[in-house]
Amino acid sequence: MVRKMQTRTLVTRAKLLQVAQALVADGGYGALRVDEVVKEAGVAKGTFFAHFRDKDALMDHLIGGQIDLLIDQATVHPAPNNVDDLVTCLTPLMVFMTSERYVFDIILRHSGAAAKDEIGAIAQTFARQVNLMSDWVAGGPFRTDVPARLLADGIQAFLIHCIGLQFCAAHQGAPMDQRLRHFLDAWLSPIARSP
Amino acid sequence: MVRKMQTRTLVTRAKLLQVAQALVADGGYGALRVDEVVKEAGVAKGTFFAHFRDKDALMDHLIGGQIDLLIDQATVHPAPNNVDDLVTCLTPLMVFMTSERYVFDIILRHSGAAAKDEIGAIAQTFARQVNLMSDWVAGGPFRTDVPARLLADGIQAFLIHCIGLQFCAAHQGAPMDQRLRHFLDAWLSPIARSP
DNA sequence: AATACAAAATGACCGCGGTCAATTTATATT
DNA sequence: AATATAAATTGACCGCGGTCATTTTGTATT
Repeated sequence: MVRKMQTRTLVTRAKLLQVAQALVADGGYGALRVDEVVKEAGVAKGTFFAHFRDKDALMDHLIGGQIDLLIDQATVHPAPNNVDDLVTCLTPLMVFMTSERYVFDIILRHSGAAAKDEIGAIAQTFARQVNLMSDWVAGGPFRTDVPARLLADGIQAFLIHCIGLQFCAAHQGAPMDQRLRHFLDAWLSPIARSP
Repeated sequence: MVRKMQTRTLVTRAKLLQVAQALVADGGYGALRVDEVVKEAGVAKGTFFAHFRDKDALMDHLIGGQIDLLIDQATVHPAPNNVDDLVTCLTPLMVFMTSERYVFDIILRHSGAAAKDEIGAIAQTFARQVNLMSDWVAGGPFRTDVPARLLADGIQAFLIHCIGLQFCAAHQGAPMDQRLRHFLDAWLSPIARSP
């Protein structure tokens, strides 16, 4: 028999999320400890794992939510009509993704879900992001010889690549946004090349 | 005063690596346990961490060594003179990198070292790979309007992107090599585009 | 109101990576 | 050969994520 969800379930879950967000607010994502969350929330450890598959699932929720907010803002922006504008539109996302190495690791690990039924918040934001960028490149003065969707996928690949290089000692000559601009100039430019 | 390295240091390290490799051989990278390595090697746990900063450092060594072998083989290949050949040359690397999700995670985490003095085996293989691919694209019938080095960097970005998608339920329509070919066709083709 | 049962919560316990003060072993000095 | 000292090794211990048999709590049925 199926019983309806109890009120306390929602209350407990909300309490866990609220406490987790507060702990992240002062200390960052990397310093978050499950033990501390349950202590502050006043529940047992097992309860946490009844609400979240594992710690990563909580992180996926928190970080995914944050990315969603940033994409909301990007959606409001007018569509960029050159590479510079495009990079500007993506900057808030880049800033957040580079805020902590741990955050970037979580994002990488959750950017693609291994099973259809476990596609989480971050994976969904990646899909949103590609859709948005696909609209952008379709409307702007960019190359049209390949599908906008492929261009958008490529932008995402370059974005992740540049963020990764940001954490790399060997590549810290140029700032991240400038490096991204180089890639996007070469990737999106409609100017004819010499054969 | 600086004393020369003792023989037993090398012996212990060799034993640890040999045991680790044997354990990986049957069980894979993801199932490797430090406890098991030290037990089989007949040393204390602390000894392990006197030889490797952490478990990841051992993984970096093992996986980096494997990638080096694959790049050695790729170097012997004649340089590819079209995108299809290029993808073929990269296939062994892709196969290894997708052999275990854990392996890919380690590679991502070590592809760029956070500090110059801790650039590890995997980070070095990435540099090798870019150099090799840079030579390839410089010699082949590919676009020449951007530096070969940038093209090579881009190929690596697409490579990682496609491997990541491989572990993603939402994108398992097309096989990995075919998806990579789409990206590289659009990235490397010298054919003039309509403005 | 008493009973039955599923959902939720509990906390002792485990696995495993990593630490460090103490101990042993090798090498240089007298 | 005896002594001093640096290098190498040891293993008990810790932090922290995650598990699961047991208990508690809410809800539907009689």
